[in-house]
Amino acid sequence: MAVNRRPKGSKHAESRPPRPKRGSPEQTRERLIDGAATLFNRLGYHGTDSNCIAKEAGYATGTFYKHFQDKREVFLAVYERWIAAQWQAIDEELSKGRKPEETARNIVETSIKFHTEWRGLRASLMELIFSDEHARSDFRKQRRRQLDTMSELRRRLNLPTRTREQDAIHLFMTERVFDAIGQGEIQALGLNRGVVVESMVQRVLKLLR
Amino acid sequence: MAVNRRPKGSKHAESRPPRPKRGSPEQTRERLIDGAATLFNRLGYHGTDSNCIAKEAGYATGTFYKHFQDKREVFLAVYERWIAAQWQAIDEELSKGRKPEETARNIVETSIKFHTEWRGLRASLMELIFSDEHARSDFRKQRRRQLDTMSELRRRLNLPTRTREQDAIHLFMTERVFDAIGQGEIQALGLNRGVVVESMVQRVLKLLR
Amino acid sequence: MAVNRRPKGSKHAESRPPRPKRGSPEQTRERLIDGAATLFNRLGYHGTDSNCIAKEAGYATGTFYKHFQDKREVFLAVYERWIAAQWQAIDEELSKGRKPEETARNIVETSIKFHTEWRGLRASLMELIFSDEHARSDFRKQRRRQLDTMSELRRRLNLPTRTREQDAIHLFMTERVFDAIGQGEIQALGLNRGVVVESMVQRVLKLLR
Amino acid sequence: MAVNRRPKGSKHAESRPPRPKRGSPEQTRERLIDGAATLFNRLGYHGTDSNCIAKEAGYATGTFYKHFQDKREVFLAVYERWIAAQWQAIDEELSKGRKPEETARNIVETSIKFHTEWRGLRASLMELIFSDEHARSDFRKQRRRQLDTMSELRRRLNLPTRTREQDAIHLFMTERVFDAIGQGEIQALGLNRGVVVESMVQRVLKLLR
DNA sequence: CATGAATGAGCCTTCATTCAT
DNA sequence: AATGAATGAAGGCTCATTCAT
Repeated sequence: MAVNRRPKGSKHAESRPPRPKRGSPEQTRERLIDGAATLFNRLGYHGTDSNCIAKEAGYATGTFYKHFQDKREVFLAVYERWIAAQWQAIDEELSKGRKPEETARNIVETSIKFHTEWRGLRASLMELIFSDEHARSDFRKQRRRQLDTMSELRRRLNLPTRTREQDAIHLFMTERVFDAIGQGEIQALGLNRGVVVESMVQRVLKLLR
Repeated sequence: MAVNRRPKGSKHAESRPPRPKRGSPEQTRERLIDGAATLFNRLGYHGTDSNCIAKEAGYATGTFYKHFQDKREVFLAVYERWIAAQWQAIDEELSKGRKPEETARNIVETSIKFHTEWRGLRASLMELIFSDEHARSDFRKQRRRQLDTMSELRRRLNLPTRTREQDAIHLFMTERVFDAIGQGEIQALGLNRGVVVESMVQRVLKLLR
Repeated sequence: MAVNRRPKGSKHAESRPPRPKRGSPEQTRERLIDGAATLFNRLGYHGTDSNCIAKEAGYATGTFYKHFQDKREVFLAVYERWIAAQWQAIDEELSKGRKPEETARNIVETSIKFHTEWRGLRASLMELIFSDEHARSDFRKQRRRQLDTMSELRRRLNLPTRTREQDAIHLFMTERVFDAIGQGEIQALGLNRGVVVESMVQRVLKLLR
Repeated sequence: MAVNRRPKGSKHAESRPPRPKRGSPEQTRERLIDGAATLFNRLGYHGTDSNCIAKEAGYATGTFYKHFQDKREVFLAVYERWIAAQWQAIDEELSKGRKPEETARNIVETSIKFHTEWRGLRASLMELIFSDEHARSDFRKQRRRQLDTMSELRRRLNLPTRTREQDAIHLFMTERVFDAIGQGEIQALGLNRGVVVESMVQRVLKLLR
């Protein structure tokens, strides 16, 4: 958005990112995803210029298109990373063997942290799913996996069975409230964040016993 | 400099919309909002071309900008209309004096209908709120009004009190599930829509007694 | 430029201009020229919206085009008015029979006033002459008349003869310096306005004896 | 969303400009300034379409905006170039060590050539200065430099001192007359160009001894 | 004569993507 | 593998002008 008008002929490198240059393709890809995540979360999907993603990651424009077919594709990659990170965090929490109450609280706080740091990604998700068929099918797949993970976790932790519908509803509900917190809606409405969080904790707790 | 202007009044009507010509500004505005709603819901906010909104409504490009400062402004107008329509529908339902169970079911079905027909609007909302300050403050205002309406309705109908936080959570939750249905997510995940709907009915029912 | 977003349906008139409505065509025309002059001088030719000219004069858009074929035409009318006003002022000054020195000073001060109040007109003139053939031929005509007036005045006042070339050069020169003052260039360059003015007075004085 | 992109590299050259393709940014910038100069001088600032500037220079639309923030910015660049070229020409003339009379004549003729070839730039200048703050401050700066240059030149050539005000007046005057010649005003008024030129030569001559 | 809603060509600008180096 | 200059379709918006009332 802000136009860069630096004198172009300066021979000296721009410093900022430590000059990757010819790393392994995987590394480059990761760095590009990092950059994309940063920008999507700051500016949203439509607010992010694909040229800037490369620059943010310390690469040139063209490099981006060597690693991703298009902008949508990085978005998907970023999304996958978010999903993975989030479930890993929850998984870890569950593995700690804390008391259910504490576990629930930690899960909620962790989720809120995720939904706050990834606000831009979250905000852009729904429109992308709506308007892009590829994104849509991709996200559906992730969602299905999410539901699978939930019932699997439950089996592993010996928790009482619930229907896939119940899980889905739980997912949608908590997700939406976490988004509201992450996007600052709760505060903007003058609501008591603690109360809302507590309510979420209770809800998660129900799943844990 | 000299602009060439072909004679516009080709005698044969251009068909499609009945060519308004010199309607009241209010009417034109409404028609533009109609057109915008149609397009936003079909294509999403970013997929909709402001020129096309005018065309969809049966007007020329410039007319659009006589009534709205920019694309965002119509979006807001469309959103306001959606909010109003939805609450009117719910209000009507509540006024019919049906049995709570039936009322709850009707409210849920109505909401789903709204969330289905206005899918594109719903899908674009979050990114707009995220990336546009004006949109954000506008939506916050609407949300506050929504909460006010809820407690007011409760008072009118002599229902037990609930905290603003509880109301907000209820709103977020139901909204998200209705979106999931409206966006086709439930079906795409192979879930049983009836079960989900029933669950929502129960939740609304809790508010009604 | 600034968009007017007042509620359009207000039945009550906008007040500002005392509601002309159905005056004589001449009056309307004059008022439109007034409005145009105001706007051109504030915003320049290209910065002035033809719709706003009508509004400024207290009329509706269409009225403007009933009195002028296009925007250029009002500009020409405004220009004619400026020329007439200026020469009338100078003529008056010359008729007062003051001492040459005083007359010269007054002429210079008057001219500066004109070039200051009509800054926008002056600023737009050259581009219009350059890019519009009609404007060009119109202005040439005025210029010729100006030169005629000069030699005529001289004859009337019994002043020594000068060639048409000398007159033209005088005209161009003084005009440019008055523009520089009117446009604020002299001040912006940190020059002493009094010194510049004095120099102009001397130059005019040479013509007067 | 999916943008259709036809294969661009038709093997047969598009003729007109020699298709730069991957030149140095400086070269591209220069070419764009060239193109802009051509168009501004042919059509004036407002008559020139920024897309056409790129095309004129042999580039695509977007290239223009990689090098200039907007149309105004190229105009400023073109103006800078004009100033530089003109003073260089004058400087050269002064360095030749010809007789003052000859030098004066050459300077005048050179100036006229410049004011003729850059008619459109000259014609657009004043309105831009009037209506655009950036342009204004930019032009003021150039003007100040011009005055500095004048006194510096004088010092170098051991010519008698003159006040900054005198220099400014000289500048405005000659400039205006050269514009009149360049814009064809002198001829259109049926004046004798030679006489006018001679008068200018005398004026310049005064500065040179 | 006056109104003001409507028109629509066209300008300015952006940005996802390509490709020669 | 990386570069970054170049591309050009497309979209947002303006404004001079028309015309039905």
